[in-house]
This record gives sequence, C-alpha cells and structure tokens, in this order.
Amino acid sequence: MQALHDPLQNRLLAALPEAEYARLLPHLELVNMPLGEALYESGEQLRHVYFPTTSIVSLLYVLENGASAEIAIVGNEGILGISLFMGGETTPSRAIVQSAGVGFRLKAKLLKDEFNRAGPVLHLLLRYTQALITQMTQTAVCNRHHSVLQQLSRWLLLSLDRLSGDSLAMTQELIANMLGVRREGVTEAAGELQRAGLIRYSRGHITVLNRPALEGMTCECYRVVKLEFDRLLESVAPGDPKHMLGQSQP
Amino acid sequence: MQALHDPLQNRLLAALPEAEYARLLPHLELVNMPLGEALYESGEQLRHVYFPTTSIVSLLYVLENGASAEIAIVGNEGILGISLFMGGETTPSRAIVQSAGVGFRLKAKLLKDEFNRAGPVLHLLLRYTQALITQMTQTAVCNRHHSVLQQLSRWLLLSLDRLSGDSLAMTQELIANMLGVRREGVTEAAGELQRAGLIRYSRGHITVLNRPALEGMTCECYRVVKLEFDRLLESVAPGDPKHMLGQSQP
DNA sequence: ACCGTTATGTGCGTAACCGCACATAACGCC
DNA sequence: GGCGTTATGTGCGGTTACGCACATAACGGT
Repeated sequence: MQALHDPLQNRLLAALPEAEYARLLPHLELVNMPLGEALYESGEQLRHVYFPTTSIVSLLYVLENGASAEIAIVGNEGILGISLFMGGETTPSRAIVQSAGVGFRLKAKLLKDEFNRAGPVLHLLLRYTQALITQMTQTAVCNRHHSVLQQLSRWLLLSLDRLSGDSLAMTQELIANMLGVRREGVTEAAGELQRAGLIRYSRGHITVLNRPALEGMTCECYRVVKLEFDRLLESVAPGDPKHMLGQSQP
Repeated sequence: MQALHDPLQNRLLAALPEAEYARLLPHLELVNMPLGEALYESGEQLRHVYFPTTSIVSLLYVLENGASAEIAIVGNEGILGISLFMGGETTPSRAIVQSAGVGFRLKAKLLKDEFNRAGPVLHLLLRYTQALITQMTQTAVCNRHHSVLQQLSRWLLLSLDRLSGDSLAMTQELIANMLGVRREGVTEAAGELQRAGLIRYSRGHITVLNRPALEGMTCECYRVVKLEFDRLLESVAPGDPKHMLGQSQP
C-alpha cells in the first residue's frame, strides 16, 4: 500500500532538489483524506501542511449566511497551509477535501525551519504561492463575467489537471457548493456538456470524453491559470537557477 | 513640495525597522502617478516596485473581449510588484492608477537584494502578500454572491481606507470598470446611497457623509479584509517578534 | 423485491443585471 | 455667454440565474 503512494506523486515535492527532499522525506507522513474533511478551518492555527497526491482539496470561503464560494483548487500540484510560511498563521478560508484520496503531511515546525533556510524550498513555495494567487484572481474574474457553463468547464479541467486523470467522483450538489451556484444550474450545464458528447455524468461520477473539445469551449480563465502554473512550476531541477531569486537584469 | 511627501506616509515603509528603512531611504524615488497610468502591464517585467502614498492603484485583469475586473486595490498600505519577490517576475494582471497622486519607487534589484537578506523586510512583505491574498479571495466571494450596491459600498470603504480620507475623485464609469459592471448599475447604486444620505456624489467626486452607517450596510467582505489587514500589518516595531517567523509552538 | 435515501432532471415565476438608446446636467474653454 | 464635451440619470426589452416545488431515477441495504 505504502509503495503505491509515493510523495513524488506530488509535483511540488517532486520539484525539490535532492538534498532538500532527502531532509524532508523521513518526516512526510502518509494521511488519508476522506471526503468532506476539513484540513483547516477559518482562523485555525495550522499544525501541519499537506501535500495531496490522489486527493483534491478546495479552499473555500463560507459566508455568514451559509453560502460558499471556492477560492482555489489544490491537488497533486500543490500544498495546503501557505499561511504558515507567509507569516499569517491563519486565513479566513477553509480547506475541505472535495475528492477523497491520500496525501502527505509535514509538521508545521519542520516546514517553517526549512523555509527559513531561505534556500530552494522558500523559492519554490513562493513561486507556487504566486501561481495560486493567479488561480484566485482568475476565479474572481470568472465569477464576475462568465456563465455557469463556462465556470463548470473551467472547474472540471482544473480539477482533472490536479488529479492527473480524466474522471472524477463528485456530485452536482458538491460542485454547486464549490462554484457558489444553484445545484440546478450545475445540472443544466452538465446536461449541456453531456448532450454535446464532451462528458459523461452518472450519479456522482464525471468522465471527460473529449478533452480537446472541452478545452476549446472553456473560457480563457482556465488557460491563464494553466499557463501560469506551467510557467512558475516547470520542473525545477537541483541547481537549476530558475527558481532561485536571480540577481536581476539591468 | 518634497517635504509634503514622506515615504512614511506609506504604512508598509513605516512598518520597517529603522535599520532597513535607513538602507532603503536613499533609494526611494518620489514619483507622480497620474490617473490611468499603468505601473505594469500583463506579463511585463518589473523594473521598480511602487509604494503609493496619496494615490490608489488597482490590480485588474482585462479579458480578451475587453471586459475587466478588479482583483485588488493597493494604496498607502501596500506595495505594487509582489511578483518580483514571489519569484514569478510577471503576472497576468495589470496595475492601473485609479486615483492620481504620488508614491515612491525602488529599483527592482534593490528590493530583491533586501528581500534576499531574509530578514524583517522579507517577513513584512510576505505578511502583506497574505493580506493581499485575502483581499483577492474576498473579491471573488463578493463577485459571486453580492449585489452591485454591496460591492460598491465595499469598494468605497476599501478605497477610502487606502487614502486615509473620506472623499475620492472617481467617475462612475471608472468605478464600473473596476467592479466589472455596467456604468448604469453604478449610477443606480450610487443614487441609492445618496438618497439614503450616506454619500454625496457630484461629477466625479464622492464624499462619504455617514461612514458608520455605510459600514453597517456593507457586506461582510469589507470587514473580513479590513480585519485581516489590521491583523497582519499592525504596526511592526523594530525588534518586535510579531513579524518574525516564529519558532512555532508545540 | 422492496423501500428509503440520495442524485439528477424539469418547470415555473421572479429578481438582478445587461445592452442599448436616449435625456439631462454640469463643467471647461473660447 | 455660448457650445462642445463629459458625466450622470432613466426607461425598456432581453437574458441569466435564483428560489421553490416537484418528478424521476439510481443505488444500497434488508
């Protein structure tokens, strides 16, 4: 079982230089991440950071009236708990597991210590954070200007990218909560995608049948985010200066 | 004239420890920031970072079809150009001056060098960035769930906080661009606020007449952002351990 | 095979906002 | 003081999504 789950399935861990990875590896703890679990709640002190491998976690904000909106999706490309190294310790949002799976966690102190070495780990985490910021901003833009159909498409593609697969276990009700729209709105949009032959939907299981076509009809928000993650997190080899803070150009 | 404009009017600069401020001061250059100026464009390499003092700058994303949406507001509490130290060098968004005024700028290399000392400046900038992230996430939430009236209220309060005043020069057309809504929608909402006696509006000049009442009717998004900025950027005195990355608790 | 539960589909009327077309009004300049 | 320009107000039909009330359908256990 353990053999099936390798920390290197997380692309952020995989991008670490050998020395840093070797330092962290003994402390990485495999954890199960069941559907609905809160990795952290609004305003809660973090004890661990999490590196998902086969799970998907949503950062979401819940309004006083109970309505919710997803801020960003984190999967095998990222880390949960950035407020730890950003210095705020807490955030007003929550992290909820949206697709059950596993991941690895690391004690808060260990990550902070590693971050404070001000070496490759710091720079990698900050680059990831910048990519995450882009995802957040694009969520804001998409919320403002695009239809439920477009947002659903974007969400599907972003989620599948973060699972490295083409199918996903998720009810329309849950997706509606993520997008902050009516469940019926998701039903309608999903029906449209299904009639167009782009996806297949059945009781909590979505499969993308024609990914190129789906990408083609999705709003630019998806592409912007994808490009930015690719640009900022392209495989960072040991010694590769890409993720070191350069001495700048004239 | 120069005497009227002190870098310490920028709260981020004011929060620096003496030693760091002394190092940066000789390199801080007073710059005029006229309405509509782009401090940076999407994807553009940054040559400077900017610390507004009497101006307001919007981070905004412009869609392929020309529609736009504001991501965050930066004024005398912050800095423009975080992608420089986050490591990405560029972002997909633009920074446009929304309220003319002045600010101070610093050459990119100097800021990077200071950041790379991994001292108080790094920690302060990261805390600010986390506060900015909160503003961005709350923008996404507000875009999703709240009315134009509520968004206008939030926007007004956030802007005035960043000017440390109670009036603002801004046409409804510009505000509409920021919020990503119709100009007529802003007219309607502003009319409502005016009829309620909360603001006065006249040809590009808004004055808040009854701030407590305005705050009272604004959605929680404003308060969440304000609280988070206060929490993360409360005056950081030299030697104050608040902005140092603590050695964590058990 | 049955039945409760959960998931999805559908059909309303309503509210908010959009796009467009103007009307009015304030200001700046000659 | 007249006039072009810019800013704001208003009306109206159309679209999108909402809230609610159901109908159907799939699954899961006994």
